[in-house]
Amino acid sequence: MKGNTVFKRSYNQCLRQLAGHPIGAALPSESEFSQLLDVSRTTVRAVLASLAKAGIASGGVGGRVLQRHPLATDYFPDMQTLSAGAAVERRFMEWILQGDFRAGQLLNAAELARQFGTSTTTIREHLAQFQHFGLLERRPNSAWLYKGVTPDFAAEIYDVREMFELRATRNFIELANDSPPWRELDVIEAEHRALLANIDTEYQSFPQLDERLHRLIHETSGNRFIIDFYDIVSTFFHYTYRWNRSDEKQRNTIALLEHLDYIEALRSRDQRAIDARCRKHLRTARATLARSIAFGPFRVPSSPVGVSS
Amino acid sequence: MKGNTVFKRSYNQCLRQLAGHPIGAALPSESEFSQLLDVSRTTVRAVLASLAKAGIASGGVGGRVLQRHPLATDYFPDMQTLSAGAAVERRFMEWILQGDFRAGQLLNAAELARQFGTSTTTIREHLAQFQHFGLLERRPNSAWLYKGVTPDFAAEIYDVREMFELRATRNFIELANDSPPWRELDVIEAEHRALLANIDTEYQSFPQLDERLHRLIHETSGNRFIIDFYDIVSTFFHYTYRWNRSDEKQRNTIALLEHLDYIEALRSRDQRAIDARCRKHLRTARATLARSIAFGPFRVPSSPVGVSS
DNA sequence: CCGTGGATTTTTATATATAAGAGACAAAAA
DNA sequence: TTTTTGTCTCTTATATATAAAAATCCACGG
Repeated sequence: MKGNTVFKRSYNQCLRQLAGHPIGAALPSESEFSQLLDVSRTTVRAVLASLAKAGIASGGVGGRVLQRHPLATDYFPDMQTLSAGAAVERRFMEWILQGDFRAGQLLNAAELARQFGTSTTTIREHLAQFQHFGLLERRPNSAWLYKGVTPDFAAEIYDVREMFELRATRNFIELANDSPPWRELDVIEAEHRALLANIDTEYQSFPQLDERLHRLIHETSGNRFIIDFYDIVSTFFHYTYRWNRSDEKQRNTIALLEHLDYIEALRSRDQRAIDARCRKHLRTARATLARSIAFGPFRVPSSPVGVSS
Repeated sequence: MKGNTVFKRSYNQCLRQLAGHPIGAALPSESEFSQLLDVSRTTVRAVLASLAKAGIASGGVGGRVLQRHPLATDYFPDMQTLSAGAAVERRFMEWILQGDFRAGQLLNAAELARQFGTSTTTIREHLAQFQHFGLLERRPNSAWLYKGVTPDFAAEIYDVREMFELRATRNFIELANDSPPWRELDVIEAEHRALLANIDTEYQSFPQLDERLHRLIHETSGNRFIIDFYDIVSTFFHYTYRWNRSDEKQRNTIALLEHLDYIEALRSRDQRAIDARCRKHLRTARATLARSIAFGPFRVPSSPVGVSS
């Protein structure tokens, strides 16, 4: 009744660790594993027991030893390592992005539970998350209203994002050049330049860099509301990135250059320049999103599911 | 297994309606009641049946009639009209404000469920709300971290609030003088003046006026994130208002005057003046809160409950 | 004493169960 | 027809049940 996803995730993680050990090497103690995998010792013991049963590690007391290297088939499928709740969130976001729901549509928890193959408890608990995203509105004792990823949504999220990011830069430039955030900025800038040098082949790794830069800035605000909001932005973009991949290389190159300008402005500590560069970059990003929303991100609904309006 | 709080709330609401009818008057139809009370006809029917059983309305077909006026004892206690979830939220907030938790403390859902006398399902689902408030942090597969109503919390919430409110005023002053928000502002201003005239006896009704003014401004932003955030601010202040009632009359008078200045600035549509007045008012409010947090809002914990760190 | 591993107790995540409430349909009344 | 009410079905809110994971406790070997 609880799904053993923690076990499976830990097991896989453990296999990855072990792949690097030589056969016959002594394994870490249970508590060391527990720290390493960031799970309880209870789970570690379950993993080690399984490992022994699979003949990967010798079981028993006094000296656990690696017996053979893990094979690809030893791993659990990644799908099974997501908790029921996380799976609901992911599937829901995917349905949204595939256009399975229409703006204004009423969704009912019972039907979603059936369609997602989980219990209503899980649905209820995790759908609440999307309320916070501004994508759902709860009607007490009734269905949920899906508000849609509309141009309005994009405008509202970007308005707040811009306010927050500009505010965060004010804190950022107060910090000393050798403070951790500035160090991290150095690293990020270097990676930008490295990526730019290989943009033809590597352009797909831009989103991670984008996430790191903006998160760094938001986080130095030290304001939990700003940071929480960036989590929303980040998740949302993680999913929407796939919508429109036309001109991907070109768009990423432009964004990369805008980032470098933005970083340069930060270094200058000239608030006016920072505002200008930041705004410019966000305007570009906003336009890209708006374009995605305006035409094709949503496929024609394969079948109007989860409906009840 | 579901608590009939909707029924009880509707029943009470219905009694209040009926109090104004003359004996023998014909009652509205089921569907009319349904619209009036904003509940399903199913609930209305349950209420009407109860009403008949209590001898307040005649039952049966063709012409339901008021038979006697409801007495105070006919009403359900207000306490029972809160859904389990709403009750959890309220009680939790009260515990926080009474200092039953310490910042940094770990709360576990099982124990809270026992202490609040509800199921863990309800606790889990509604505690998530306070994550959004920035008061709790969820540790997957583990307890919740209570982050505390600290000076930091106050600073962060006010920073965002100021940003949002200033932004909202920019939309506000774009609207025509005869648009609904400005009409509402006229009404609110009039009520401010009325309150000011009777401040000696009526000062306790200031918080409602405060809520109306600020909500009006936030709502005209048309940005769901700004409006949602104001819900947080509003709930938080609703509870914290009770912390420190010293100088209440004086503080409310000052705030009232600040509001009038702020409204005047809005009418001038001079952004500079608006910013100044708004900031000034928020600074006062922030200082009041900071003072409450700094000393005694938290009583010495009567007993360290819900602990598990 | 320390860390290590075994066993036991609690707590969490999630499914299932069920009463209250919403909504749909049909018959009766107007 | 249009409205009102009776009946039935489906959904939501919430409690309970239970497997998985965490936390705690304990004994043992250094």
